[in-house]
Amino acid sequence: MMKAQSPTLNDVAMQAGVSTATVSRCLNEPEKVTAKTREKVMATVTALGYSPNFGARAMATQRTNTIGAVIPTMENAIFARGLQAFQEELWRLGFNLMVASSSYQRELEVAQVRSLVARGADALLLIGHIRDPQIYALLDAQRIPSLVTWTYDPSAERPSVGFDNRAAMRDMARKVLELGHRHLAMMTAPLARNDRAQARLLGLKDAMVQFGLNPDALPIVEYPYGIENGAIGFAALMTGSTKPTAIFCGNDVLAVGALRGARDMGLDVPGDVSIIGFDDIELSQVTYPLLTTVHVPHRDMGQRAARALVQHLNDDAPLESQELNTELRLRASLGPPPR
Amino acid sequence: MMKAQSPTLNDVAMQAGVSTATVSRCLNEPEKVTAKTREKVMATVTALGYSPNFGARAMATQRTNTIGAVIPTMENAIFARGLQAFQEELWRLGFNLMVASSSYQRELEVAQVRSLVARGADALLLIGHIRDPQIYALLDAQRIPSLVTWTYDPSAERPSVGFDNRAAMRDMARKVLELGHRHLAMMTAPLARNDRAQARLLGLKDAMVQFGLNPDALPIVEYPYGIENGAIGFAALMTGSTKPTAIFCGNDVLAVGALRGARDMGLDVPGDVSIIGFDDIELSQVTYPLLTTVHVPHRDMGQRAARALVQHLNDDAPLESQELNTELRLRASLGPPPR
DNA sequence: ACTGTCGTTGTAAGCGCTTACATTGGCGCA
DNA sequence: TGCGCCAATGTAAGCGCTTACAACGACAGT
Repeated sequence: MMKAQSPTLNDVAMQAGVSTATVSRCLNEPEKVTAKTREKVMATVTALGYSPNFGARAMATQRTNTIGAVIPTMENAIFARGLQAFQEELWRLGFNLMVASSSYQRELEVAQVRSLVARGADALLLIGHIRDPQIYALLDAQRIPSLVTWTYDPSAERPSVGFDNRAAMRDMARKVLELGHRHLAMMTAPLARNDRAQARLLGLKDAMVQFGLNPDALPIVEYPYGIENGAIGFAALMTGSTKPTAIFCGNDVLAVGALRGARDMGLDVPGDVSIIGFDDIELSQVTYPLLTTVHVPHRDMGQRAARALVQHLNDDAPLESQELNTELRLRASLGPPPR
Repeated sequence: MMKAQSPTLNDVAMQAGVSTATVSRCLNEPEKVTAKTREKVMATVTALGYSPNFGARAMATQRTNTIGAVIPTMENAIFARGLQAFQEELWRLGFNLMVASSSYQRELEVAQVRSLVARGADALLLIGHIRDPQIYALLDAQRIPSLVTWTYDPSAERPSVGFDNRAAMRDMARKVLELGHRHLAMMTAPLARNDRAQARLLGLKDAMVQFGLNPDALPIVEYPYGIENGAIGFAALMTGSTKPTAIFCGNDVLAVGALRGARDMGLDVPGDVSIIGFDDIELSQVTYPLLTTVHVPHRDMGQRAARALVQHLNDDAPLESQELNTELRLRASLGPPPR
């Protein structure tokens, strides 16, 4: 008993009494075929349960209709959300998504990019501008288009779709300073090779300068993503000699941890200390007190990135940078400094 | 000026003065080639910056080394976490991950499976057993192996790697009943076509029967994933004539919402009502009060699923079901019923 | 009636890789 | 020295699809 091979284009052609070219056209450019022939062909396609061989098609067209994304990790809700929107939009446009994760490791990102390219990704989505130059060399050599997201930087060489982390944090910091806070502190994700985190820190310092404060005096602690770490970081910041009255967190997860840290230490938020987040994940709307944070349009960003890449691939449209707006969400965790 | 085509196997072969077969062997089965030739070939590979053409390789081998996963949505942390582990393990084993999302829609899942298969997925990861039979027909016809996760059901036809949702909830419910609770209620994700949610409900009813309660009298509300919905659902359950003293939630997100709903209504947890979650996402360890919930080994599950699929593809090992253990995490949100 | 045009279909040449099979040459053994 | 064996390498036949180009036939214009 032979192993039933799945039917090929040729099988369909013979069965329908036409050439392979005609069958191919029915499938890919139906308008170029008479209605009668098309129906006949489509009928046999269904009858035989034919579905095109992926490898052969990829080889003939040099396209896979697959786009790759290398993100730090899906476990971080903000990446998951943006990626979900990205995938949904790709789907709508007839593309598939391949996902790889770099765990914030430089070498791993290189390897993942290599792998996605080797697996036939037509284009790539990347997070942030900072990475091993090998990656860009590779992409250029293979002519793989790529788009940077989660940040917007018109000065960067590569196109990006995202928001201005620095300006957003600057705006938020101004609001806090206007409330009268003068003792600030920052808890951030590890800064090395993370241009978003760096930009947010710079934004905060910008505002400090504007208000006549010395940015070099800003206490800074770095902790990886995680609620628990936020609590630890909070404790670290509050044990210094001059306690901050407002703590800026590089993301909401750290901020939620800080909120918890405050409760653990019996401190009132915002009575004793204000806490500010960044991202506006769902979580920040249910903490107690509600978290003041910067709202980032993750879904919109994912969607736009997908559209931009697909239009580039399909219509050769140039990949242009797009800036999205963030919004301050002033909630209960921010108040005037204690007197 | 010609567009520089990327070099092919043939280019490498000519340059190195060997045949294409030898080059191919250097890349795929290096031990079959003399060290001297291998070095010579590898040198030209690097010199030319050669990298194999994906389509051609896929066509020749009938493999893409890519595995697809269709999940409801990455925005749900439990799927994101399991998927992340799945991806990491696949990477370790030399495979790539394609992701599609069904948004809990039956037809969409069919389309996504079709699309992943058309895009050359060698195998598929699916969530739960319930789905359109077309999907299994398609997978069988194309001989695409698949593995069901997030549930374990030895009675199902298809192999699954996961945990017994029903037993886990039954165990939790027993604990609650032992504490003296007799007025229970359930808030669940929409039950239709969600065997995990259904199983959890059944587990709760099992325990009720065991304790002589009438399971048909159990108040049940269904709400989609979302903290906000948890608060709404909580309010709905607490406005009935006989108020429950313990509310079981189908997942932690709803439970956190319920916690918030309780605070909104000025009710004490667990003084006035106990709240129980399911999944043990990070969030549940930082709520106030800490959430009692069922811990699920999502990462372990993703990892095992990856290994099982890859071993099946590479070594033709049979796809066998694996049951993973859950654990009760009894925390502050559960207490004895109010007297 | 003849020719040119155009819309439809067929022919066949790749696309770049893997691999079964053929070939070669070096080595051990008689 | 000659033979056989085996490891190393080469030859070439696909894999299944797309698409440039050829062929064909119907139809309109003269």
